[in-house]
Amino acid sequence: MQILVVEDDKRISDFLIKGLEENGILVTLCKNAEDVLACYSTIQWDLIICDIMLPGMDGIQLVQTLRYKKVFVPILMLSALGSVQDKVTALDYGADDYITKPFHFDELLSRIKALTRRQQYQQEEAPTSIFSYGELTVDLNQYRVLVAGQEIDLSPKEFKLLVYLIENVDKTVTRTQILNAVWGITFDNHTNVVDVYISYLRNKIENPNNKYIYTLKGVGYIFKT
Amino acid sequence: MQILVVEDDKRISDFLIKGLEENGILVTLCKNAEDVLACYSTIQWDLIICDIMLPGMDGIQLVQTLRYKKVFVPILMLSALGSVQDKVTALDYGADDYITKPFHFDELLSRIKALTRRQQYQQEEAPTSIFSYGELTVDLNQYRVLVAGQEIDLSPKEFKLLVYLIENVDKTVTRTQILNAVWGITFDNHTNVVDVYISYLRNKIENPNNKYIYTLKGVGYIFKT
DNA sequence: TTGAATTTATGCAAATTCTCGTAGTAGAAG
DNA sequence: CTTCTACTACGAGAATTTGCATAAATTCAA
Repeated sequence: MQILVVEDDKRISDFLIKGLEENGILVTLCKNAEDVLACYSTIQWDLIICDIMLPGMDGIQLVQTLRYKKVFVPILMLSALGSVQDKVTALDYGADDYITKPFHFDELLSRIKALTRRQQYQQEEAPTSIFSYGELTVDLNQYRVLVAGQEIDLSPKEFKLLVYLIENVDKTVTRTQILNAVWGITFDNHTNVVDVYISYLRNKIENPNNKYIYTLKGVGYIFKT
Repeated sequence: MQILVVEDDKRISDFLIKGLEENGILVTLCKNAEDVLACYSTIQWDLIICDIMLPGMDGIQLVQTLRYKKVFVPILMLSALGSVQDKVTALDYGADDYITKPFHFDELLSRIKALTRRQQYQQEEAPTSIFSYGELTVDLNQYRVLVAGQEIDLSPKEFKLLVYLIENVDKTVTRTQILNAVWGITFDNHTNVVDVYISYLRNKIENPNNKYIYTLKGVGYIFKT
């Protein structure tokens, strides 16, 4: 496992590097956001641990920039600020988790585990990056969707939802599972975003002769082949 | 697995209950510490998930009291506050773990797994997801039921009831057991829903030559092979 | 600002759940 | 065998929930 640590405070980075390496993790260190942007394309990390307070471009801006550049590695934010607002902002901008300093190293490890588990799972489950069924073709790497040979435009959320359904072909997935997997952190289960996005997807990829997504009333949805 | 959730915020408790139940966990809800103390001796839980902020007695006091009363069930604290002090206090007073809101549901599940590892926690992908007997075939993953090769529609409750009966093939189950497992109702003997749903099921899956569900007068029902 | 993406709100039709009431049944007691 | 009683079956319909389309509101990047 290879992790990038973005941290300018030497005391903290030393602490992190020592702890992580003792757990068999390879660590790269960048002291500011600019360094990360200069080299992000050369190395494939499994996880990025990033302080929010950085000299120059701050951590949240960095996350935003990386996501914009289609870097989807899990990112764990690190901050001395414990306010919920920061947490929410960071998560909104594309971070996957958040931990406040100081913290138990055990907790950090368990969060790292949690964040990289899905990744590994996906790698095991989806060795092929192209999924095809009926008139539908989805290129998971290139972010492209073809319907009957015609390329169609999906918004990021629509794409993520489709990918999740495809990862669970022929298995029922509940709205809660979809919310967890596609929307991430939330306590709001009085929302119908899932329904709405299922509807968007259906409009874009289905037609009367080619249906993929079936509703199981009172349960959830299933992508059937 | 049976978990007690102590949480006064309905949105959060709804979210927790839904997510946990979808992972095959039985959930009891208490809205305050006092309710827990009133009934902790009657039910044996495998884990307690407890919010710190509660009306009246708070979560930390509750943990302290339970430990004083020699209740050693693992306790996972839940809080919006990210301060280290709270975390340390909670752990000092006898909690086993701590998670701050909001969180990834995956992380909660993995912590639950960690805390209950001693007990058997069999939530690994059910290897046999298809049950078949006589003309009846039930696919638990795809939520499909076939009778003599013909797919039939079951409502969620009907399906859940059927699954419960199948899980207890050749074993008598009482109405109370069914109520607990399928409806989650604990104290209500003034309803005949079970009878009604047994009737629905029989109409949908049985015919004069293929009977599966037998009534044991004064006792309950049994799915016989 | 605009326009696209996302989220929230709302209304309706259809499905589901559940209560009630009545009819029926099995088995014990006479 | 008949009667009685506790138990069971199930139709009818009310109450609730659900799925989904539509539209409005909000967010966010350019």
